[in-house]
Amino acid sequence: MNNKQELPWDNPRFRNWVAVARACHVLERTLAVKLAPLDLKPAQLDVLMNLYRHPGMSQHDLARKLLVGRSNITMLLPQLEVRGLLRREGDEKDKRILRLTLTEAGEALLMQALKVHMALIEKAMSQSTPEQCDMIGEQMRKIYEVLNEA
Amino acid sequence: MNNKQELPWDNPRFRNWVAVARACHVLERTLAVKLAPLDLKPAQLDVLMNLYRHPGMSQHDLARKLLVGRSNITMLLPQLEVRGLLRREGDEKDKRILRLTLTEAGEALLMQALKVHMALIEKAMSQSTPEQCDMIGEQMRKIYEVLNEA
DNA sequence: ACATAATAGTTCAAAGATGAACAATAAACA
DNA sequence: TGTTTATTGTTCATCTTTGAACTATTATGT
Repeated sequence: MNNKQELPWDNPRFRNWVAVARACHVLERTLAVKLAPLDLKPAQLDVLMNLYRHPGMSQHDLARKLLVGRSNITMLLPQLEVRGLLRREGDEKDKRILRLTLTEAGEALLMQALKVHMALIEKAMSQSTPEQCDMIGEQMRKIYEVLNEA
Repeated sequence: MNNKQELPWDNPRFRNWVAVARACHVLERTLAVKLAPLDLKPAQLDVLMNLYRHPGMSQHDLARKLLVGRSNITMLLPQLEVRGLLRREGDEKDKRILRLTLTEAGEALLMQALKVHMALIEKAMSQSTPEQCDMIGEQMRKIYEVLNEA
């Protein structure tokens, strides 16, 4: 058995991806702290963001967008619904589906949270040139495509 | 109140960071699936990787490296220790500290897991040129620095 | 030396995430 | 039409993660 395989740490792709993962992790962690005053967690912000961009989406679609299970959504939504941040209304044609929309209050809170999120991302990405930034986004979108279909 | 603030989605930095987060998320998810046959989870692999690179590190240092709480480490290690993958030995000079090292079995399993991890990262990053890849790593390391000290 | 601070690790209860099994509804097809 | 298959959302048991309180040990300051 050949134990002397090339060590991943000698591989630039490996080292660089580790850096990506670490940056992601620390940004997520920081975001959680900065969102605390709004009594909002990153996962909840993700929900609000998606509902803002795709009003009327179903829980199933939301789960797919967020890369989590449907049951996770079921557990997540009531907290936000009770706070009056979103509505769940049954679809007229397909009675299985619940359509989700933000309320006024939900949009207002989202706008506040987005300021926080935006400031954090600005701080993180401001060190890259616009060209570098776009290139990073482009590569990451490719990665998402490749991994999500295979 | 000015509700017409610039929307984050119009901001390249925001859109591109969202892509980073999504790529991270999907790779982590895929890794979990591919590691399942080894009965290893991503968090556990992170532990093994860090112990391999920093033998004799303390639980506190490990927690800091992994960006998790100390209690998380306390809950995580026994599973691996019982499986004979690592050792915990009290430090001679400072009796508060437990020094962590991989066993032979731990290293062996790590090597297997690294093949899986490496293959996945190759698949993801192979779409970038070496220059792009290095640039991404460089930027991400900067982000980590900026967010971890502030 | 002595009291006070800080540090390493553990415990525990609460919150979060996951996946399998389930009920209700809709779609496919004979 | 009637039967089978798929889909949507929920429930529930389980596992993971988290942070605060706690013990034991070391460092600091007077």
